[in-house]
Amino acid sequence: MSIGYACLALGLPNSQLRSCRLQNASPDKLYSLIQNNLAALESIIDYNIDNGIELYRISSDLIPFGSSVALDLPWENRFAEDFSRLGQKIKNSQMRVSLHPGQYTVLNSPKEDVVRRAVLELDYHAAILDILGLDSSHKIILHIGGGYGDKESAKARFLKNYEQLSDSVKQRLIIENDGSIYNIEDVLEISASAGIPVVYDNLHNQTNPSPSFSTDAYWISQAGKTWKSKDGCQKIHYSQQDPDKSVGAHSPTIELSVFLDFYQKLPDPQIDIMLEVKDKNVSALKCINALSRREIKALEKEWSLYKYLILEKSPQAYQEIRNLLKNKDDYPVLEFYQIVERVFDLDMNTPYAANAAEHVWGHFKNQATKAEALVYKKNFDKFMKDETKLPALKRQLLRLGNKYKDDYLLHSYYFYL
DNA sequence: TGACGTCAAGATCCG
DNA sequence: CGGATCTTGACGTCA
Repeated sequence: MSIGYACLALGLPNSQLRSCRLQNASPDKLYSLIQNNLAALESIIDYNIDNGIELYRISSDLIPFGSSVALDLPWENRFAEDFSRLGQKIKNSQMRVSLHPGQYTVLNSPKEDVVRRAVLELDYHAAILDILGLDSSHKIILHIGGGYGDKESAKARFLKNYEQLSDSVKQRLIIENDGSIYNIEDVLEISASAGIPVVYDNLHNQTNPSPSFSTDAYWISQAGKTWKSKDGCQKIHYSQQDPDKSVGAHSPTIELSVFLDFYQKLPDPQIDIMLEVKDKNVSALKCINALSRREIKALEKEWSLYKYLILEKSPQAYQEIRNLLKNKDDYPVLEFYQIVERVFDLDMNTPYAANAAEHVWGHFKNQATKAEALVYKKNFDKFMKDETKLPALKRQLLRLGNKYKDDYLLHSYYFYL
């Protein structure tokens, strides 16, 4: 059983993917972007290994315009060593990676050209996994596509186009129920015709339930039957609705108690769970820590990342957590994250936020230049008088963190959540 | 024709 | 000039 996150890692320096506009996508530009992005991916892989995260979705933007402009570039040769090293790290650490072309990759379109480009997009995704040297348990997740007012013929078109895909794509492709057109029963039906493993997405099933309503556990066990041994263990997508946004929007973080309730009802506790959530790795670590009996060290590490954020919202909660972590033989994981979640719902409090900013500033005040101290003081006073917003103050602090290479601060969630 | 979703690039504004 | 903030892009479908 692994829990993972998609694409980005919050609070991880040097992990940013870069891209460019189509009109600027010269070979030199693309090569330099790819080089940057492979280094970013390596940072993320290393981070995952360090944190015991064994499930991860690689961003489709790894190679900018990978299925169009970059098709003519021999990036696989040029960066073969990097890919080989990355693939080794993934394999050595038992990590399982995936890729997920977005909603604009439509294999079942009636338009020939759209299908042609979908195939190229899938080939590009498979090429990444191929050159990483990863087997068919590392998957490519795809939605079925459009409905076109006639779902039955659209399903047939999906199957017909699927048959024309390369073996490399076929052995990795898995299909997912979507939030508006193809419900889990539709997807299971397509799977039955073509033998494609099914990824069940709980939130999509909420917004687009199948006509014969059933529980998550039931659909997960049905989807589980579509996985063969060469596919690796069954994988699902899990997300929660953002209460403040439109239907289907992913929540800012995973509410732990709701997740644990879901987890307990799983037919098989061994399945892999890909979280789809705004705070990415942050929620993945939360859920991993909650499900595994780790040492209190794991919570102390989390605390070092959360502390200024907690201090900013509630000095009381800050003390509460300090007390909670005093007993080194204890592992109060649920209590810890429940305090964190409760604090996140609190509104901004200017004196508290100012106090936290002062603590962060304390990291630099002995090394900052006079000019930097002056700017900080000015920003701080403006913030106290409500003339500037908190993010502006934090941005200056983050700049200082970068300049003075304060690793402790640079990883802190204070700047990223 | 705009909304959808995603993220960074690019453009523009400000001191 | 650097930094902050706003707009655009790239994709296909659907209302």
